[in-house]
Amino acid sequence: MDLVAFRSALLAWYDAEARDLPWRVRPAARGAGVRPDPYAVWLSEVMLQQTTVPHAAPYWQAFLQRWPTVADLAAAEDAEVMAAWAGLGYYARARNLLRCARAVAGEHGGALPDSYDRLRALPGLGDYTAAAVAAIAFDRPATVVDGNVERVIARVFAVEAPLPASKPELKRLAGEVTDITRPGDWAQAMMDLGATICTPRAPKCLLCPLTAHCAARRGDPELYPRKAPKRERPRRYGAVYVLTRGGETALVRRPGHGLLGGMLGLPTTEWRDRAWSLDEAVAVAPTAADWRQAGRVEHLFTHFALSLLVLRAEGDADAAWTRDLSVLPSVFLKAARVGQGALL
DNA sequence: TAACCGTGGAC
DNA sequence: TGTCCAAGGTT
Repeated sequence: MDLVAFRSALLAWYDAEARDLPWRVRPAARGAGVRPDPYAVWLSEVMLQQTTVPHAAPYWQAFLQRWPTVADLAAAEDAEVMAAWAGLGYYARARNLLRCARAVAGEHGGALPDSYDRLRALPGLGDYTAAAVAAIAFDRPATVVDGNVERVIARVFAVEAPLPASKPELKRLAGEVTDITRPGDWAQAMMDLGATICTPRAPKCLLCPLTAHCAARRGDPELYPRKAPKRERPRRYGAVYVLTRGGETALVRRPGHGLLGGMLGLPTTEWRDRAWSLDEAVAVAPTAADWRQAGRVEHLFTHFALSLLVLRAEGDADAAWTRDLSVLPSVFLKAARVGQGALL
């Protein structure tokens, strides 16, 4: 491996081909001394965890507009932030985002720390995000390894060990090739390459600046990174209750941890491994009413599939009543629409 | 360590 | 319809 040629090839590609992302300071501007807002970088990195750019981008814009600084976010109400996160998924990120903002406001004078170690100690910043913020926001040397980097490195070195056991080896190799003269650009270049050229399927090797250095190209790059087989996804069953009072819908606040923790949701039964009959669901309904079956909703979570029986009734109960269903996680939004007869 | 934790788009 | 997967973190 010719490290000098490898590094200059990737950075030259990035200088020419860097994508225009809303939170990005492009390499030319960065070279001219422009520095990104660390708060904006941190927010983007958290939102992008296991989330695509098109999905995260509008949330990032909305958060920055509504809470322009860490102090603004730290002062926000929990319910407001959770509602603004609704639909983005992995809601522990939003809970940790608030915890982190309040820690920064209270213990760091309102400014994100600029070292990996202190960033890593904050809620919601793991190895990847702490390294990414250190590199991108502060241009600190750091080994930034996300799924893109793992794939690029696994291919360049034709790593035969399967993920996730190979993570330490991939990180070690990523650290060895990292260019520490332009940490922020290097991190983004590796990730951009993985996102646009060295893709999981049908990688565009003919356009890749690293082909001369890539061991996997002697065979089929798509075989890398090798992966351990996954567990199969079980199915669970529940019933949800769409109780309306005029144009309002009854919602409940979910417990502050676990699945959809801290979010508003529809009242629901336990989610078990056996289907619910209509009679069973009526028997445990949150309030006595003329419950009718409105339909069924299928939803896929990461580690199980959910089949929901949707019951609907008009009535009253002790609940949070709202007309704004955009505060709901997607699974409940789907059920609420079925319950209200908007069958689409 | 492995399980848990969302969502929507691509194929 | 099924499968994979995306700038992962926490427990």
